[in-house]
Amino acid sequence: MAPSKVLMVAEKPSIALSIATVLSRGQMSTRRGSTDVHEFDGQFCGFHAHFKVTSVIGHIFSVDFPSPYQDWMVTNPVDLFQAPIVKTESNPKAHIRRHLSQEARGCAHLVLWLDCDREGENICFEVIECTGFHVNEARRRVYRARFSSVTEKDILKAMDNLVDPNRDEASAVDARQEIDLKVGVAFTRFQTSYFQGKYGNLDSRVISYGPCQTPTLGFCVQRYLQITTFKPEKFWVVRPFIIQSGYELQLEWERNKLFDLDVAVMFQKLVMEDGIVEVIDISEKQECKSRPSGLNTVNFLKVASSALGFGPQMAMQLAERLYIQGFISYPRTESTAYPSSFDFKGTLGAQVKNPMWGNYVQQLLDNGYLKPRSGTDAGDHPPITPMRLATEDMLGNDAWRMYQYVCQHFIGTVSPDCKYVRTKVEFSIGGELFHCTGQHVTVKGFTSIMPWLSVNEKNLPQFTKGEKIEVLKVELHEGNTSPPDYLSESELISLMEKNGIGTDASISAHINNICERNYVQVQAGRKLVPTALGISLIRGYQCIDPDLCLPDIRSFIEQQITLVAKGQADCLRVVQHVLQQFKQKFIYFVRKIENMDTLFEAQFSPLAESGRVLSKCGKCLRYMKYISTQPSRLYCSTCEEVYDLPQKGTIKLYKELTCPLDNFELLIFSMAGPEGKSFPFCPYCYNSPPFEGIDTLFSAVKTGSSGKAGKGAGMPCFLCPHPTCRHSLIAQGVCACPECNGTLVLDPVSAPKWRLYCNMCNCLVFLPQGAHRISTTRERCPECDSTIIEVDFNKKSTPLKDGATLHTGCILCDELLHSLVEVKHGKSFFKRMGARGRGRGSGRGYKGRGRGSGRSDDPKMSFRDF
DNA sequence: GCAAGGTC
Repeated sequence: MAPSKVLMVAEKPSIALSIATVLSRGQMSTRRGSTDVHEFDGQFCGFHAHFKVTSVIGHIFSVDFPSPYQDWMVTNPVDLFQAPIVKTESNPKAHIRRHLSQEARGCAHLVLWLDCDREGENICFEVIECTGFHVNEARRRVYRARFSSVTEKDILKAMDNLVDPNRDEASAVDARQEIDLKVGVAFTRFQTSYFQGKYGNLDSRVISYGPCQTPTLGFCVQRYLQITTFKPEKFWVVRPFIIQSGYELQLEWERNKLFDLDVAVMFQKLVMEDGIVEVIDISEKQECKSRPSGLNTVNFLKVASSALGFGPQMAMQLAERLYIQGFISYPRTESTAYPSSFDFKGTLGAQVKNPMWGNYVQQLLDNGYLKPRSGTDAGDHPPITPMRLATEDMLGNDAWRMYQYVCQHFIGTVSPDCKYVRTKVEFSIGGELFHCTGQHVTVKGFTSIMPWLSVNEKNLPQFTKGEKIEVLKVELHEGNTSPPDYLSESELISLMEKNGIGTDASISAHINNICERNYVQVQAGRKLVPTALGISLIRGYQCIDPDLCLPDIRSFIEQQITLVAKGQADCLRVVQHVLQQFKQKFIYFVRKIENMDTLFEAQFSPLAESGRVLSKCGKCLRYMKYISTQPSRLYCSTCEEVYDLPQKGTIKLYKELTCPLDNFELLIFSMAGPEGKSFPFCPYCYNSPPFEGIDTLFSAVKTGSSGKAGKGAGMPCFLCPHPTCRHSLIAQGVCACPECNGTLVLDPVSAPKWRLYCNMCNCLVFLPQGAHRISTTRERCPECDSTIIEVDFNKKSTPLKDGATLHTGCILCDELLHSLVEVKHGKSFFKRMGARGRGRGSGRGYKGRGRGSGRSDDPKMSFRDF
């Protein structure tokens, strides 16, 4: 009998790999696909079976409105509360649905290895849908593996204890998705349309609302209001001084401070008149400062912001990179407790060669390290720990500092606690009580690896009980109470965690959101200062319906969907009930919007005076206004600059890309009429052509005689040269200039015509036209060492089909100009043709050169002859 | 153009 086939699906490729490695004891074969598939034979429920382990990449689907509801103009936001919703593939290009459906064919069993939280349970059902399995089918069964860590022990235990997936928990997530979508989009569309239609200088394209982002902003504004409404009060402190063993010592008052001057003066007089200090008690206490527990995401983000100066977004990006490169463990975790099976010895052992803390680690290994303090085990991933040794050279400064902290924190968790003795000496002067304290560290413990947490040594001179000392002087210190500082990012993260706003994976996104929308600005010390827009919004909610910006709004939704998760309420009814409440709030909000508008009126100027905000200025990074009255222009009110625009057409923002030369946001111009041509351009370059030869293009565009849109010619990624960047189809279209080693970037103003220019020496390079895709290869030209690019003329097939042709060559020197790649069996190989050397430096003539220098071998393949 | 949640 043929072995039955078992399909196993994990939440991400790395977990699929771990599961397959454990279950096959490393004896599996791997097939590349949308996500890799690991195959092996083994036993399943007592039978011989063939296993396939693959994964999704997070959620397969996300919810949205069907297309008729996508149009802001035709849909009334209030109707969104009853609108249908559709699930679409989150990342259609990854083809996860197709992948799962194909892999499930012929499988008799499906085992779900998604993360064991609500989101994971929800993804289980997304997987079930894609595979065509059914939960209660007897013939093809669905199993759920429950595991709290991806360790051999847990994986094997989960395999022996397979359960059913939990529909209720999954439904709770469906409920949350629908509520978040409808509430967020309805409020956002209404606010945006209302205020953008009224004011011209709102510094954000979208005036968004969301049950996480709005309370997050609320925290920042609340602190701002505390500061602005703060009334300082004067206070007074009696400060006696004595000299003991040659040291001058200031004594602390038991009453701390008084707010009444007369009373304070009375005490000062009393103390001065007595003039003798009596030591009434000396006590010593052993104090212990505990070593940290394991590092979870929230604490990691707090340290990154407060100690390393990295914002949450940046910190997560760095952590993500360290994780992918294998330097640290998975950075998104709630847990501060380690699994019992955690390999502390191995993890420490990996650090003994580190020049900074290697010796310390060796001592820990020799003398015995401690088990970390018990933290909380959220059952997701272990705390963030170093996985392998790194040096600064391997990582670069920023990532290195991050890595360094992760290492020091981990070593700290297995180090002894810090112990110190606290001495308190109490004094009496004329019956008034004072004291002073000293600290002496006996065991440094973990503070020697985390020196910033050290206990300050404070020595006290010797005193004996009953001793009498003369008072040197008595000061009356006058102080003012001071307002709190603006909310720091780190404090905000704590508040969000405490109030259940966002998750370890999404907290950074929410903070980033309110910064990007210009509701707050990050200032020195990573303090969050709300802008006029942010303040007006929150104050507006506060006077119309404070619930809208309180953190309870999130906990209310959470509490409602928890009823669904526990099976105590019907999903549909909960969603209806919650949406009904929000709809009432929405209707009331719309009716009372004038209350919020009063605040906007005081801050912003009417549309008529100022035009409409369109795109960001590259100089001041504030929004510029589009003046639609003829001739239409862009105006930056901060820089007081006007930029001309192409006329007689529509101008829109182009994919929120910025020009690499000057940081101005790119725009797209479309000529009037249904067949109107369009082209993207940079408003700054359009007014100040950055290089020779570009005028011709502009004059053609300006007179309307050209301006062809290159269909399929996507714009390059101007944001980064990273090969996996998905900002556009030809994200890789960046190579090095051999003249000056600068970066060659696809010319933003010539998207229809493929050209590269160097933003350092301004040289211009022409590319073959009619290409479907242009990308860089890893090959370097042996002549001039510039990057070899690859030009794909095959419009239809990605990946390339057999027989399709690619053209590769160095665009800068003639050496490999006519290299050819043929695609066979999905793999490409190079076939060099006609390599005739001209030597390095011979490529210098390309600047501004266009036609005429092509080769005769194959005109289509010449990069210059077009 | 919009939310929040996974993950890359």
